[in-house]
Amino acid sequence: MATPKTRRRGTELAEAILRAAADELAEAGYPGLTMERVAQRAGTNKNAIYRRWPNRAALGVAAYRHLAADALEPPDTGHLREDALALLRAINCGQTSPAARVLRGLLTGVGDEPELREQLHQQAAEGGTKPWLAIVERAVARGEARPGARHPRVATVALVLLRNEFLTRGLTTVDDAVLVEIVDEVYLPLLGA
Amino acid sequence: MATPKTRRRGTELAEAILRAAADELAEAGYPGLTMERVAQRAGTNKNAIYRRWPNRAALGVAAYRHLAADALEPPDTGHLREDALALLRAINCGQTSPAARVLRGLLTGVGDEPELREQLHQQAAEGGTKPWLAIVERAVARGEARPGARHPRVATVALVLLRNEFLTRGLTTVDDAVLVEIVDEVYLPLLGA
DNA sequence: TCGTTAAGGTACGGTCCGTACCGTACCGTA
DNA sequence: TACGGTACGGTACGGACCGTACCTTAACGA
Repeated sequence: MATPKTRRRGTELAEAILRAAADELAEAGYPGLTMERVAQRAGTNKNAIYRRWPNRAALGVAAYRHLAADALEPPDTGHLREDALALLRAINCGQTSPAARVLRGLLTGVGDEPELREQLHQQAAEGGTKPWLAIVERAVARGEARPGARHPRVATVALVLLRNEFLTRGLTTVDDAVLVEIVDEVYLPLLGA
Repeated sequence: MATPKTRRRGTELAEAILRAAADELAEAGYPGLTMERVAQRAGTNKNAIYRRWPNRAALGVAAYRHLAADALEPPDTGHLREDALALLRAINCGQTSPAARVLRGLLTGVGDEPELREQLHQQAAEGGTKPWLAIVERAVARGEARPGARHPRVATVALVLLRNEFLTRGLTTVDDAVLVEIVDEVYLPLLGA
């Protein structure tokens, strides 16, 4: 990838840059995302990057979109407790794990640019809430959860607690006992109330 | 403060540096915390800083301790709902507000140094959980909350939800309706279950 | 009084962001 | 096939900042 035979242009080059940036994000996090390294990895130079994104933060957000593109498939075990645990474990152990560190870095890196921040927030919210709403919907249908549990802020409480664990402790993986505690002490009592 | 008459030494100088760093943190956040600016503001130079703290992150954490030193006084209105709302509003509007942005910046800035991270986590946890445990304790005594609500992870759910709002949206102030929603949709149902 | 300690001053290497400039390959069009 | 515009590659640079080195100078203690 370092020295392509033919000179790439337009979309092809843009996607090569994004892929390189996403890889760098996954490896070194946002603080380690260097324009020169991305350019080198993509087999191009900084010019090609700055013609497409105004600064490092914008590139980071765009690359994060590539990194966290795969939405979680909501599990369906027939029990709310198992569904919730499965979702948490997927977020915890799965490939989404490095995304937490990246997200943490980006949240500070974007500074006070509202556009980028909005993109990030949508990315983090949209990709996160949907599967939770799905499992809660089924739980309500089974009579396992009260109808009010379909409120997004209620349905995603477990996700927020786990994310808080990521953000404040700075770990890339949380102990499984914490996940169980979140579900048994908070999530199930809240939804069943 | 820029050019003191007599040359300060030891503790006096150290505290001047910490105060300057805390001020810079409050004004420009962690990304804007520059060693040269801190030195200039404290009326000294970078040498005096690097003799006391090994790097910028360590100085940032130490200064944050100065910034967020004042713990919240738990309110006592006689009703759990009002107590919780008062706490949230104090965190939201009060002087603790810039601390959220600073904390967000520090959480990335400390990188992978476990010592600093532990200090930060203690600072954020200790200062935050105590008042919540206090108001929940009284609510349980009044029969407003179930005994299991005294679990720290349960008692601080509202705080975590608000912090999540700070961290992901990047705002320094959250709309009051969000606070009410957190309390009415999540916190009260959870504690009363 | 004098030596030790810690302060101030300054300069430097290194890294990285963002910009500028210029030569050059690709592409559509005639 | 010739041509001209557009976009890419290479490189160099200014500026900001971190962290370090070295020297001078003031404060303190014996």
